[in-house]
Amino acid sequence: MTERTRPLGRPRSEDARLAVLRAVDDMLVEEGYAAMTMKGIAERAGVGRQTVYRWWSSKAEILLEASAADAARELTVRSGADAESEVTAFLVALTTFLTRSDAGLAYRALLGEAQHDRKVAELLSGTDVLGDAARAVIGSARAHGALAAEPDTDALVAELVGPLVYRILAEGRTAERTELQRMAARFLAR
Amino acid sequence: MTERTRPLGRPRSEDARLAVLRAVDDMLVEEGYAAMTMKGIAERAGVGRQTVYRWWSSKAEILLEASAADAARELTVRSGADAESEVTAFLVALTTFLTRSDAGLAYRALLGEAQHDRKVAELLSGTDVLGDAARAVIGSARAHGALAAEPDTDALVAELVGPLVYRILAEGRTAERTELQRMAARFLAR
Amino acid sequence: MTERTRPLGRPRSEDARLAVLRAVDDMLVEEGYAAMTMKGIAERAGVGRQTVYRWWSSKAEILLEASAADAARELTVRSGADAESEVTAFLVALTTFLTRSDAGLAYRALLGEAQHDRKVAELLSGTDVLGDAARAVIGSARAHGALAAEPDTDALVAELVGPLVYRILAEGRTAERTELQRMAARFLAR
Amino acid sequence: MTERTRPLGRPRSEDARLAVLRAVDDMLVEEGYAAMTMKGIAERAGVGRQTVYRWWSSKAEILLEASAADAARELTVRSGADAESEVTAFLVALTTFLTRSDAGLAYRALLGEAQHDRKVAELLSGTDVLGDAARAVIGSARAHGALAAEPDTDALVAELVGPLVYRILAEGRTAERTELQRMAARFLAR
DNA sequence: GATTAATCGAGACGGTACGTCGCGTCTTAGT
DNA sequence: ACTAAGACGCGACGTACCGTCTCGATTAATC
Repeated sequence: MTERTRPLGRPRSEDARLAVLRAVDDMLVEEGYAAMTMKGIAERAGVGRQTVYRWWSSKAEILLEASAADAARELTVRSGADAESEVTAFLVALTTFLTRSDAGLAYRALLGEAQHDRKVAELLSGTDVLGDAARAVIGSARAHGALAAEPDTDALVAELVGPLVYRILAEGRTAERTELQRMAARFLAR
Repeated sequence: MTERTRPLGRPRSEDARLAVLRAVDDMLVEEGYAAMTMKGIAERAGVGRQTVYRWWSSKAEILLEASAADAARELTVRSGADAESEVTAFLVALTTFLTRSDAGLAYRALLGEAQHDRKVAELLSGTDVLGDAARAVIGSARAHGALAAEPDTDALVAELVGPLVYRILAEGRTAERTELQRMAARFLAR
Repeated sequence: MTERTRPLGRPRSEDARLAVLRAVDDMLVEEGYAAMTMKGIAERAGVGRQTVYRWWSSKAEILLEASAADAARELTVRSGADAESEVTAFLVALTTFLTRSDAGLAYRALLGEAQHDRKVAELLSGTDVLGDAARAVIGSARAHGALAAEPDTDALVAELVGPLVYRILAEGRTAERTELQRMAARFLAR
Repeated sequence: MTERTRPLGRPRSEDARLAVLRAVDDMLVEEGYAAMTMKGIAERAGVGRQTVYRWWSSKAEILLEASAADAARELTVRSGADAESEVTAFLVALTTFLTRSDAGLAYRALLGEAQHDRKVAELLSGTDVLGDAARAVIGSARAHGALAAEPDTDALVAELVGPLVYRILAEGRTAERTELQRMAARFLAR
């Protein structure tokens, strides 16, 4: 009988876990990533600091857990009539995500932190929300008969997502719907 | 007599300024952006802390001044025989810059910080090293007769630079020369 | 049948009790009173923390229980030929107790804690190891015909014990045997 | 020219020093030694924590500095008509000091802490308020022609001070004036 | 034999002080 | 007016211990 026995001692409090995730979510929007501190999170969540440190090693880790599911959901696009409308819908969703969504704010903060913190970079390398969403759209486009010429999906992901991400994250600009439509058309025209 | 008279008192010490810039350069490589502190910079430079605060308001500002010139130089590409070789050379330079250069490390740190720090974002919006370099290459390509179909230079910049930047910064990968060549070819094939 | 019935439920574990007392004894010597913590005691004794808190309310209480018997034993003096040799023997025992014995170390720690902790002061007021031992010696001296002039035993206790205790606890000095002999002689010369 | 030059940098703030000493004085009386924390002291004094740690290494050290002068003053006895009245006055002062004075409260806390903290013990060994005061009284008694028989001043100090200190600190009792008079008489009767 | 009740070890819980570090400001003397 | 030095008030860091709480498991007495 390999019955998995419950670990000894008082079990982890689900209440505390949710309170922390919720606090991080709220604080990111209200105060921003830089102003968020482990101490502040614990106090806001009504939780001991040790409890936070026991289960997460950094605010980045909490933020990732708090926003990953939302991010994936917000980047999922309903299947459409044709490849171009689907790709356009994805680019619209991506723009909204990066410029208006709370989860997108978290993603930007984490991606930013990853540029000068090895730990965060490794943490992020475990998940690839943008890439996963992009791959889904590319797969759907292929099912519609598009993109037959290019077999390298990774390259396609970068070409689909890269220009828009660069525009928003590095140039600080955004994009109109018509621009996104043109971008989608160009992407499929290969 | 509108000659602007020199301000009173002891003039700013060029020695101190250079010592600070040098210290920031070295510390970024040796210790990383996060471990770099204003206090540490001052001590390393053998300079009073007030002197640092008097001339720069944050480590991001110092870092920008310390690395901007290097960045521009490293991203400048010699004119080549044809558009494709020039674009390829630029992508190679960009890859080296982002993955191996000290100035590139500074750029990544600053771009990262800009994602969760409004001040840094504004600071960076004043300069656009990647964009400027890309525009130069695009102009040269046009002089070679390429890219006639697309008049929107900003869109071209994002399409040239975005995929590679995304690949390196968000996916943490790099790119081989052959891959960069294909990327250049695809970019010009419109 | 007024036989007091055993309380319901699992009875107190004698093993646990002894393990805690033993742990406190050892830790006092090895790490000192200040470094001793309730958490540490429980771990050292291999006992749950709740078990410790269930039976004792502070480390002072445990320490008192762990050392009281030893202290009384160490301060008991064999009856001797005359009053002076008995008193001297007591002063020697007291010196050894305060400067070398583990139980004496516990006594000093408790007496010290009592100076700034009301609870510990009350705890200690219940027992008077030094006083009891001194009273026994004084009684014996009286039986030998000494100290007839002074009927106030409490005053005698303080005069017998006080100077030596002060010397050791407040001045941090100790006392040679010849000094103790002189002290005993002076004490009896009244 | 051995002109002693002032140390570099901003000089120590006398305001901060006094605020800390004052805070410790007040807190000892209001909250007690055990409840006093370095954090609390800093906050009460309106001073940064680092500033406290910069100049004192423990609350015991601050307390000593804050109370030493008061203690010495309170234990100083005006010269009287004869030795007995002087010694009695000293014992009264000592009783008041140990049972009612703020400085005495500090002395008891420090002496207590010294029993289980080596650092505090060493700290206290540098000063000997009780001993110094006792020595002064004994000197004065000798000037009055008393105590000629006993040349060992240290022993006299212990015999003068020890019984009363023991009575108050270890037995938690106090002493009436008549009792102190008898004690003084006995002390001088040798 | 099953139930009940109090114990046991283990360990997570909300708190809070620890001593350190960096922040950005200030106050010196010296250039 | 500038410089280096360094103390200032402030507050977050990650750790340790506080005393309490919730687990499953154990151990007697009672039903």
